[in-house]
Amino acid sequence: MPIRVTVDIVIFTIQSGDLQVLLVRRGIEPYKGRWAIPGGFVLEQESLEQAALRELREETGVTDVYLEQLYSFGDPKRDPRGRTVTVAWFALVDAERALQAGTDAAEARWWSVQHRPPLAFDHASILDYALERLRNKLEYTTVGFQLLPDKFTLGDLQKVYEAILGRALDKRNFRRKIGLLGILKPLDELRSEGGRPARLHRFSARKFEKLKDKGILFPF
Amino acid sequence: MPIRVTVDIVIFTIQSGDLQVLLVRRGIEPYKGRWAIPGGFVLEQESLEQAALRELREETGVTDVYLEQLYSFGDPKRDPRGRTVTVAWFALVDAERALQAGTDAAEARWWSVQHRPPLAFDHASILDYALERLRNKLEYTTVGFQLLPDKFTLGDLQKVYEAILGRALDKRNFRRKIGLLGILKPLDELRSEGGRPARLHRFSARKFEKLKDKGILFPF
DNA sequence: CTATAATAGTGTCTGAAAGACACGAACGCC
DNA sequence: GGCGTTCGTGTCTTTCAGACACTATTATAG
Repeated sequence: MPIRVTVDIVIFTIQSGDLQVLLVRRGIEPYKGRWAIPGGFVLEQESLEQAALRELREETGVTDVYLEQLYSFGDPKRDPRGRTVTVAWFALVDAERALQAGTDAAEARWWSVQHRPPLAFDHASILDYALERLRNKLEYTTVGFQLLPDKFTLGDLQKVYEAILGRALDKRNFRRKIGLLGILKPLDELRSEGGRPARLHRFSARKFEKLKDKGILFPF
Repeated sequence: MPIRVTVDIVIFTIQSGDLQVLLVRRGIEPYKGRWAIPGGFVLEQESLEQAALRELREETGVTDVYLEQLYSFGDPKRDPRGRTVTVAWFALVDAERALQAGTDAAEARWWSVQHRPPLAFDHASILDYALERLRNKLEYTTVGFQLLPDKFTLGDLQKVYEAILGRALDKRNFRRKIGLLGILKPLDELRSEGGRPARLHRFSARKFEKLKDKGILFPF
């Protein structure tokens, strides 16, 4: 049963309030010239997660990001060259690191998930599935914070949620819910952007762990 | 990269208020004599889901059940014979069909998830993961109904929830929530079991679809 | 220097859902 | 006919979610 195993990684980021995904242009057949989700073969001596991390590093230069296994796709005809099973993952990188990712040697660039090009193989299904998972996870986990740099304003955070959910949120209700979680540490630092300066905050992993220990999950 | 791909299926049922899992005893090395989650190799021309359904049928004779992909496990050392990646699934069968499953040729039997034996390979991790997923899904989907036969009483349904969640639920609150969903059709049929007879109900897939169309999920 | 445009930050009310809680009803069995 | 067993039902209180509008602080343009 010579089945080849690959990993594909759907990498999301947020750029100026728009949810984007990193795609690479294929240089070889099949689907030459088509855009595809970055990925590659699993090596003999590495775990699936190690393979995903390696591909992520190789294709984007990015490391130390949120990474989560998504689903495995194994339709016998999904690759015309022969039987492959792919273990799909999704990754979240913040806007600062995202810049470095898009500028690598290989032809890779960020695409708005709204206006993405046609994709190779069954990658459209994989991307759709990743989007669905991201939206769901947003509501009961802290994945939203993974898309922001270390310090951010509450407005930044709200824009992340709005970009992923694709709808506007009420500012006061949003801030109340965030506040109730008690996992943000306000900093003595402001940032100015053409209006009243906004206070910067930092995600407090310490407080978050305490909540998890108590079995409290996220009420978004 | 000769990686072999398998599927393993964690099959749950409920027997007299106890959550049980189907295990098979291994007849060959490695782990000969140890209990394991049923599974097998993915064939050249079948999808992952078809492989899972085939194994389910071969090992338990059971068909037409709830089946959902769980996670893929691919640690390089998970099988001492060589590199394998397994795509794990979980399945739910109702008590009536479960009886037929346990009595097949191969040495297979139901084990309480509370008192399970040591398992082969990394199957303990897989089972734990399946349990976690099942508990989570119970709270916002209708998987609980999959563990019951066509007709059931509200008491039966509550026992399913209690067995999976591992704690007692308030009868009145439980029934109110079920009632609000409006997805059960009360039948003109009672069942007697040593007390006041209980009304039988049937899961109404029609009403359920209407709710899904409206984007209403399950508030458990 | 004053006016204006832009973004930040803040509290109340109302409706819905969740959890705690106790008793009468219908049957089988002795 | 009494007792044991399971079925079936309603209220109150608390918590959470959503709708809703104004003042505060800065930069910039006139």
